[in-house]
Amino acid sequence: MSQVELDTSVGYLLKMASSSLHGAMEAVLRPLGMTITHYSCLELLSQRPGLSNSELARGTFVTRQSMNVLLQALERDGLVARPERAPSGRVLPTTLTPKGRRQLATASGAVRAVEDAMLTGMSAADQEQLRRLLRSCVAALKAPADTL
Amino acid sequence: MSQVELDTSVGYLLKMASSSLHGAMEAVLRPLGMTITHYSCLELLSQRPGLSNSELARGTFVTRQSMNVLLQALERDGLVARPERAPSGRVLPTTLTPKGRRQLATASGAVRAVEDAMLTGMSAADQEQLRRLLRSCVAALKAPADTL
DNA sequence: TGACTCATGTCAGCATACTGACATACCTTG
DNA sequence: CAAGGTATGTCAGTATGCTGACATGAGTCA
Repeated sequence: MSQVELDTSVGYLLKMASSSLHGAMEAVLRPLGMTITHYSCLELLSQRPGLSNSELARGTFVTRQSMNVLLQALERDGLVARPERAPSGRVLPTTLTPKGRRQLATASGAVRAVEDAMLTGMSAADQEQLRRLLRSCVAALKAPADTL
Repeated sequence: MSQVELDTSVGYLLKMASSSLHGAMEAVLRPLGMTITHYSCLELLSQRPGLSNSELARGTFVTRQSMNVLLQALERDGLVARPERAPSGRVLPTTLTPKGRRQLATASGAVRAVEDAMLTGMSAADQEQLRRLLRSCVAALKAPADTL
C-alpha cells in the first residue's frame, strides 16, 4: 500500500486521523461499557448542564433522532435525568445524575490519555496551529456559497 | 452553545472538521447516487488497480466485511470486476470497469470542489502544516505503547 | 512432512445512525 | 388575532457498519 496521491490529500488525511482517534477512543471506552457517542453525551452534559436533546445532538454530530434513542437508554440506566414536562416549549433540559457523573469520571481520564498520546511529539505552538487550521476547515465548509 | 472547553480540545475539533467534511461530501455525492465509501472505493481502485477486498477496506477505514458487501453491490452494478478464481491465495484483485471509471469521473470533480472549498483561505504553507500535523496524530496513535 | 500461525473472503446476526413523518409549541408577520 | 414558518421531541422503518464465526490458502518452523 505505497501511497501515490492520497498522502497529499488533506481530506484523506483528515479522515485517516479522525478514524485513528475514533478507533483509539473506542478501544478504551469499550471495556467501560461505553460507546463514543455515549461518552460524548455525558461529557457535553458535564460541561453544559441542561442541554436539550437537539443541542446534544448537534454537539455530538448526530441527528436528534439518534440522540433521542441514546438519551432514553441513558435515562433508563439512571445516568441522566429529564423533567416530565417541558418548562418552556417542548425543550427538555437534561442533567447528569450522580451515577452519570461517576461513570463519566472513569471514562474521562482514559479519553484524555488517548488525546495526550495523539499529541505526543507536538509542541504547544504546533497544537495551536492545528486547532487554528481545523477551525478554518470547519468555517470554510460552513459557508460554501461564499466561495463562488 | 457558547464553547467552554471544547474549542480547545484537538480531538473535538478533529471530529468536528471530519464531520463537516463528511457532511459536505455526502451532500454532493447523494445526487449522484453514491455514498462516501462507495466513492472512496472507486477512487482507491483508480489510483491503485488490483487492490484486494481487505486492502480496500483498510484504505477506506472500514472492516473487510463491510467492504465485501459494498464490492458485491458494485460488482452487481457493473462498476468493478473481480476474477472468478484467485490467481494466488484467496486474494481477489479488483479493477474498475469502464462504467465504474465514468461514474468516478463525475464524482471526482464534485469531491475535489468540496476539498478546495475546505482549504479556502489557507496558504500553501498552512496546508503543508496541516498535512504534517495530521500525519503526526496518526503516527502517534498507531504506537500507543511507545508513550509509556 | 506436519503443525502452527496468519491473512483472506464470506456468511450471519446485531448495533448504531439515518431518513421520513407527525404533533406540538414558540415566534414572527400580515 | 390568524397564519405561516421554524424548532423541538418522538415514533417508525431503513441502511450502513460492526462483531462473531468459519473455511481456505500461504508462509514458518520444528
